[in-house]
Amino acid sequence: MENQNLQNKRHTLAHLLASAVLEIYPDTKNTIGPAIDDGFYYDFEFSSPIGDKDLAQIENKMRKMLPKWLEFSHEEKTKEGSSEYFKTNPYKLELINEIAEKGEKITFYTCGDFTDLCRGGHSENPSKEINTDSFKLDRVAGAYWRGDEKNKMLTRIYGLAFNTREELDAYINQREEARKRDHKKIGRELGLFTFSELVGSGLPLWTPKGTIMRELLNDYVWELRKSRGYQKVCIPHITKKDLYETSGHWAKYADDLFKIETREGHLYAMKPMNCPHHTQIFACEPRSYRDMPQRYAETTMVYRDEQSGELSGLSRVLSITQDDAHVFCRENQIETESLAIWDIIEKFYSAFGFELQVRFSTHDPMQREKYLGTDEMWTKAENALENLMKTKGVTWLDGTGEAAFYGPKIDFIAHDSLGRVLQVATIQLDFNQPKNFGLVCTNERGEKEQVVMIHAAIMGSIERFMSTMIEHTAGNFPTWLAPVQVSIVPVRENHNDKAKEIYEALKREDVRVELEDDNNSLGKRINHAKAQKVPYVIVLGDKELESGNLTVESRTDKQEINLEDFILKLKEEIKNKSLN
RNA sequence: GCCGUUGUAGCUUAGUGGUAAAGCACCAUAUUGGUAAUAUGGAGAGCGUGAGUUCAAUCCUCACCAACGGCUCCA
Repeated sequence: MENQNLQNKRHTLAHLLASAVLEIYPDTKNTIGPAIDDGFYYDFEFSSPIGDKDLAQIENKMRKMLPKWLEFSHEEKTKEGSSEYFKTNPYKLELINEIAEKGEKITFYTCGDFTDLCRGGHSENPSKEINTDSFKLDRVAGAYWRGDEKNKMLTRIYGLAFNTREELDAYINQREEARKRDHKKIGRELGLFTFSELVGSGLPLWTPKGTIMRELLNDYVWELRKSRGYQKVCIPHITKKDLYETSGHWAKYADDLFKIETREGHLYAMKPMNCPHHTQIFACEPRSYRDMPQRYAETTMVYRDEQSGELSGLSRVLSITQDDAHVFCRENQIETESLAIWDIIEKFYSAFGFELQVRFSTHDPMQREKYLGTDEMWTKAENALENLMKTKGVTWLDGTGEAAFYGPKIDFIAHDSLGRVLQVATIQLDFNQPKNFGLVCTNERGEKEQVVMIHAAIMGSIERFMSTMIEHTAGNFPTWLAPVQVSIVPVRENHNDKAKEIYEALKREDVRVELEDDNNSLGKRINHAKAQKVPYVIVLGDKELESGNLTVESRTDKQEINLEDFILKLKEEIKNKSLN
């Protein structure tokens, strides 16, 4: 109930915001304004644009008005009465009509001098309950009326609101802290990837260090897949448009494809996904039920012409490296194969201490035209996935309308440092593409039997996985993944030879090691290694030469250990993919 | 794509209508240092790009590009 109380305050503040805005800008049309997780917002149509610098004035107005907000009164109105009240506000009129059509009550709430069409849920006495310094207008953003991009774009004002000033400050601080973990910042500091304005936005370029990590991650996924009977395949990055006409992608995503016209005038496209290509490998020879399932894996880049405003660091790019796999199987193999994929996902993410949420992404029956195939297919596929989740005993988030156009999905959700939702791993069940491509196997009775496709990605995309993993670890990668695993810092120049010896010894063991033997001071070189988040720093001086042991500093402790033991320990840690 | 904010050396930032300042990083010299950064010196940007206004623009105007926060989208 405490929480409800806070939600009421936030909702009340949305009203207060609208009231202040209307007072300062009388020709503004106010629309809707709910409470949200960290505060509230309200959407307006302004007669002339406003920006962040106008927020202070509005906020001051709100503070000035608040003491006069003693209590809310409410009143039920007729459709005619309420329409009359909002006759110059088309947004409110639209809402009123809808409420009336549904036969629900139309209620108006008033506090201070401000009356709004509203369902209720406010503070009893705003002036007493809300501290003037427990809220803050945060930023101006655009938002389409009713979330539909065909509608007019309104101006949304976001506010932060908590019970106390302290909680508000704590939240703002925490947000600042989260920004320090931003993968774009850490990626630059650790030298993992870069962007070039000449190459273009959404097209990350991977440095040697970043590339090491990409390959290690991919090797790990492959290791898990290989033991479960997957085979690698390889396809070109372009195709004739015919492939996508057959798969159904052309009809749905033609605008989002990078297209290429040949000198002879034929139309090709960069591949935006791999499934259609993979179907053609499956289809290249007749398949017996004895050969099923066929499991194809390929890590490869796909290219999507996303809208520029959607791009964001590594989490949303134009060139996406998918760790893709397609299992072609019979219906009675769906469960076993899907559970095997789920297994891989659990194993893989446990190497990072990740907790993923499960989302059941189903089709939206209200928008049937967005999806291929028959209702029977969808019911069958969705039931199969639901049973899978029940078998696993997980709770899932509702993802109605989040299905792919060819089938439902189980999506695995991570969050970025600011709490934004990112889909990473996915298991998708597809009856439609096998049908469109006529994919069959010959069954026990000699009949052609349509096969099923399971689409599976473990990281989803290496770019997106890296973004969330970097933010999760703040760049403190586990030893097996760290681009530099050990840094050796000789104390003085006359320790360089011995340092070099150890460096070579570690190199021979395939340890990724660096020697910090430049002309900088000892403190500076150690600092440099630590700033690069190297898991182990070896400091080598007279003390170590005498004792024959190494001083090894990890991120959390310091120990004396001899070289052989250290190598054993490292290898063990790398082999087990230990978290540290 | 739409709304808002931002764009000064590799990075982080200062600054002004009269052609730019600092720290870190880099290079050189000295220093051989036992753990949050040795000292001195040097080089490095014409201020995102283009056009316009002006005697004069990095600072004003417009367009474009890019980044960030939202909205929409995400096979």
